[in-house]
Amino acid sequence: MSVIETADAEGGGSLHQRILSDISEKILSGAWAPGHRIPFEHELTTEYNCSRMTVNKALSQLAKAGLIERRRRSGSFVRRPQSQAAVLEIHDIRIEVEALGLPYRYERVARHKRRSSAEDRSLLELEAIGSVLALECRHFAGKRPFAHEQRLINLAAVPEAIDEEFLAIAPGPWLIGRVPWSEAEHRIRAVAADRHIAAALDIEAGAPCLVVERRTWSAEHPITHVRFTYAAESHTLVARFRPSQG
Amino acid sequence: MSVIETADAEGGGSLHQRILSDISEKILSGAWAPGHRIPFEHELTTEYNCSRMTVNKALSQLAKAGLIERRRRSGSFVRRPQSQAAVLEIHDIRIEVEALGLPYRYERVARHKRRSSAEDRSLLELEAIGSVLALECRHFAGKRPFAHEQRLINLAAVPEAIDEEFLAIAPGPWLIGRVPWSEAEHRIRAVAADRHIAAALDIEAGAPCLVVERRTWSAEHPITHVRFTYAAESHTLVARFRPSQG
DNA sequence: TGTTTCAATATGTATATACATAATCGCCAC
DNA sequence: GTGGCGATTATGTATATACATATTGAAACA
Repeated sequence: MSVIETADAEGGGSLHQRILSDISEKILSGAWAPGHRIPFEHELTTEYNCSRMTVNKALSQLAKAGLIERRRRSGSFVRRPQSQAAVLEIHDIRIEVEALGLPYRYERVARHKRRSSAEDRSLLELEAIGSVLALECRHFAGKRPFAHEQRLINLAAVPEAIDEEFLAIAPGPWLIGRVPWSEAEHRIRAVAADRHIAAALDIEAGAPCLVVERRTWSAEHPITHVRFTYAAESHTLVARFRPSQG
Repeated sequence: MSVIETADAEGGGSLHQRILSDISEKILSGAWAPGHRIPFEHELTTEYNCSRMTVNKALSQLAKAGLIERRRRSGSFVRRPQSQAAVLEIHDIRIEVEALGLPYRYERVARHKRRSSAEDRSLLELEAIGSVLALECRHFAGKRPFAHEQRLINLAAVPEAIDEEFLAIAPGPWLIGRVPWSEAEHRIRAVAADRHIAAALDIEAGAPCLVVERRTWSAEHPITHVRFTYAAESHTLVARFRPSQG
């Protein structure tokens, strides 16, 4: 196979990108099954008429993406797919509502500063007692409540939050960009609406709801814990998986 | 700052790895805020006493990971975190059950081969009418039903599935490794258990359940559609986000 | 026959160099 | 001023080269 014949692959113009997408195409289409030894670097060097560094750049990226495994002296081999990992995109609620073509409205229900309770510290995974800001908000899609938000902000980590009333801006967009965050953990589960949630979302008590909880850290410091509750009909999380992608 | 002083970073031995983790540490700790211009390649070159290629390798990876943005003639800048993307790990159910320390048991409830109905084709996103294998299974954790599985397998893509009874092995593990898959889409939502699901999971009708649906393609061909239903108490999905990681 | 040693091999990392490309700055003419 | 133009600059890509490192296979040896 010559360079010209593979020039229709969608790699981003540069040669190592094309080598990368050529090979990943072969793997993902099944032409090269798991365990198959892909050509040596020096073979690809002659196939693509380029230097070994260029081939190496492509193969190193494939290895980092987990599509192939490289063994010294033996060559590079197609790995079998193992973990069903998917990229879950969790957007700002305003974006999600507007994607539905509905007008978005935000409402702050409550805002309290308090010394962290035992439950607060457990939710934030906070060691020491300190001040937290507790917020309760609602997000509307058209006239209907779309999501209910319960949030704790660690004031030791984000002291400037105390000056914000969160009447006009939701805490999510306020925090993003203002606080660098290095780690987040999401928990997703189904619950039955309790009376408080049912009233806030205008649904029956006991109705199924999707709960997304997110904990965020920045350099080991807990920043915020937020619980979004969606009525069952109103929301579906979508996660896509596409291996490699260079 | 000299090379020696930064040698305590945890980068994987090689120099470009250390440069990469040094810089990402600065960004994630907040020392370099979003918008900050990180040193030019030639500056890092003298700081680490290495060639520009080595620095470039590190910076290119940071750019691909989305931590920095590179602009010709201007330099490289710390990007502000934007999409709250998270890596959602969806494991085999056996693994999840065993992680709970409970004995795992699998049960095939039903298996039918049929010509695809309109609903089947919609679920599989199948164009043409063809044969599908419809499976219904239960996964147990100890004595309690843990998850209910409804699966369609596109027999045009996986003809050998017709020879498998799926009495001893669950369709998930059977498919993995046998069929190369290039793309998957997950949908996660909360529903109320209907009578059928309630009976299968031994819960009350109307109780909240977490539903995870997965559609899988291999090189444009639909492979399978599966719907897992979990009783609300029994399951929480966990997704972690950690930017970069080299 | 079993073990040690050594050379061959493929990948891993780094260098110096070269040229392409895009964006910006400043100069100059108008 | 201001509009265009070329020089400058930082990144983007590729090359040839070099040496390190892990692993395998075969030769040499006990």
